Amino acid sequence: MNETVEEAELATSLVALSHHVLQLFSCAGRAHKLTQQQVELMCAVIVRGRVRMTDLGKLMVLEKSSLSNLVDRLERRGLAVRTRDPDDRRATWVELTSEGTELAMRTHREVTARLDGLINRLPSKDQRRLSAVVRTLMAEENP
Amino acid sequence: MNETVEEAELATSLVALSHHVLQLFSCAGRAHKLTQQQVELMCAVIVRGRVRMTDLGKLMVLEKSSLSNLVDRLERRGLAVRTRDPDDRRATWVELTSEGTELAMRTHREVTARLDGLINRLPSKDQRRLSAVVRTLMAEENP
DNA sequence: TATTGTTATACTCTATAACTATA
DNA sequence: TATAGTTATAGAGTATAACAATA
Repeated sequence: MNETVEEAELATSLVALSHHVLQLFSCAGRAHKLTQQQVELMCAVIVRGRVRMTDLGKLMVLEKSSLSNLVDRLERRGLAVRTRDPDDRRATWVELTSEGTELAMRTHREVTARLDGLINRLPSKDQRRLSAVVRTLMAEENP
Repeated sequence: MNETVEEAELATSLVALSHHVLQLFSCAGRAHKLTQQQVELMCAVIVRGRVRMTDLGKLMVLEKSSLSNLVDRLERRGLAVRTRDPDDRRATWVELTSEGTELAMRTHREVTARLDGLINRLPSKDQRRLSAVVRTLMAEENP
């Protein structure tokens, strides 16, 4: 009974935290006229160097057409480019232009800075615990 | 140095967890042809009974026009209604119709069930710890 | 004048279905 | 035939600016 109440409370605050975390991407992008989705895509690409459309779609849980549109808009703004894979000519790699890379790095830094600001409210012992707990929660999610 | 690596890893997995949590709203809605935003709005309203537009906008971090559109679509589907506040005739309350309430309760149950499924991967000791930690992270966010 | 909401407008985001090109 | 992407279409989500009504 008391268990249930705690469970519900944890659920509620987890949702609030999730919103807060993803809101950071919106905020970081706003100054550069980037949407949350654009920031997320660019961050996803920059930490990987280049990504294939299919993999990026799975990563971001998007239909291929949705992703295609997203990449279109970034390409039109000169922030990303597509290149054909010479070994499998069906496949397309997405990477950032130098302008896109610079913008992505700045935005990525802003996001992680705010995220670290959040994380650093916790003593490092709790940080390690949280890290382990979150890993447990996400384990076997993508088997 | 090692601290930084752990911090970055925690940041990354927090973002992944956030996506996963909010994705639950999408999934729960899909079966009922509801979008993530619609599910979130309905859940926000149902746990409060009725909410004023302004408050709902702050809650969901949305411009008033965006919220107005969102409510429009739910109203058009017969899931929500607006009522004028007789004491302050500028203000509008949003509440769910009986059909909306039923759908919201079902969807809310689905979301919380999946969320509980996630949470229950943790021993209850860790659940209590996580609960405390998340509260710390979110404290003083809305002072 | 300030607050509450809606409307008009212009994008962005998203999915489904149909398509092209390659394997 | 199956896979990787794009295009066409339609609708949903969002913000800015201008507006109406009320306080």
